Amino acid sequence: MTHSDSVSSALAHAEKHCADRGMRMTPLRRNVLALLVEASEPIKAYDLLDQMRSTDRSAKPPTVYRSLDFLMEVGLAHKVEALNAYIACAHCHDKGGAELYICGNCGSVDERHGAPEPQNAPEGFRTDRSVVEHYGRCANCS
Amino acid sequence: MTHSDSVSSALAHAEKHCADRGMRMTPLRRNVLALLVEASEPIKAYDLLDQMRSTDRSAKPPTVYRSLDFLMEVGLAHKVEALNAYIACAHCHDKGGAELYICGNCGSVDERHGAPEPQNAPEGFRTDRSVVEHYGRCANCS
DNA sequence: TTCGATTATGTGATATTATAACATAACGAA
DNA sequence: TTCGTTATGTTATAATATCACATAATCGAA
Repeated sequence: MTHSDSVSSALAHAEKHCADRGMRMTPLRRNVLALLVEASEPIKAYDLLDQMRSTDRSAKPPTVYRSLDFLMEVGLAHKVEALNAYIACAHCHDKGGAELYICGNCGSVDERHGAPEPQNAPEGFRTDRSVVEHYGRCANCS
Repeated sequence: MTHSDSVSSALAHAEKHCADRGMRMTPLRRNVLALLVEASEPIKAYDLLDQMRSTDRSAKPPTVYRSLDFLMEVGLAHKVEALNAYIACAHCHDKGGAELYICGNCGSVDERHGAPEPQNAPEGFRTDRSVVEHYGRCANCS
């Protein structure tokens, strides 16, 4: 699969994903998602903004943050909290926190799902959302 | 144990913890740690700064960030990544990522250690540091 | 089809979080 | 004491994110 194929298949998937939920996949949101998919590493909001500005001179911070918020809301993107950066969701699971393995050398992110519930949670704690990010070296960079 | 007892015992512990490592627990760092211990919730850097200013008019952002960096470096504090806030370490373990259970209602944080290695890590990935934060409702707030 | 409600985007300003750069001071070993 | 190192003071600015309000696009109901 070529690079641009993966972009268009991601966009096609997103289209359906949104339609199924009665959400609108607008050109702006498509554009942001495409940039996330093209990026091979987590990308910062203002770097996204710079890229957007090259084709859309009117792009401004709220433009990109709104699109990111939307994409995260519908599960098409994630924020990498400890990097203040964003990635396209690799699995398009609906919910259930992703577990991210982030290589500090090449920047690649391996996204896993379905981690077992933690065994040592406090009694009675009900978890709504988990942030799980592992930083280290991927197999290629070890 | 009264509140101020827990502060002084944390400070006493920190003193030894630093001394053991050849690090210096200065008045500034003691002050920041005391404020973290006193706070019953994760506290933001600029809120810490405001509190510091009430006793030290010369406090400025680098003042607080340097102290926080130091405390995190020696393992006496943690950053809550998804909140951009800081807490005193409740266990004073040397290393090994903490696992945080954060109540979105009352703000309490339950810090656990010794989570098992994840079972679904990518082949060959070597983890240096993990960020694990669970957001939800504690037993009291459910 | 037009109306009105809702959702999305445009735009300027500003809030929040964090670091850079360089000067001064305190400490600690020789 | 003196010198190298570590810590702090200080000014400025970078990086990240949101608010507030105006305009525009969309969609369903009448």
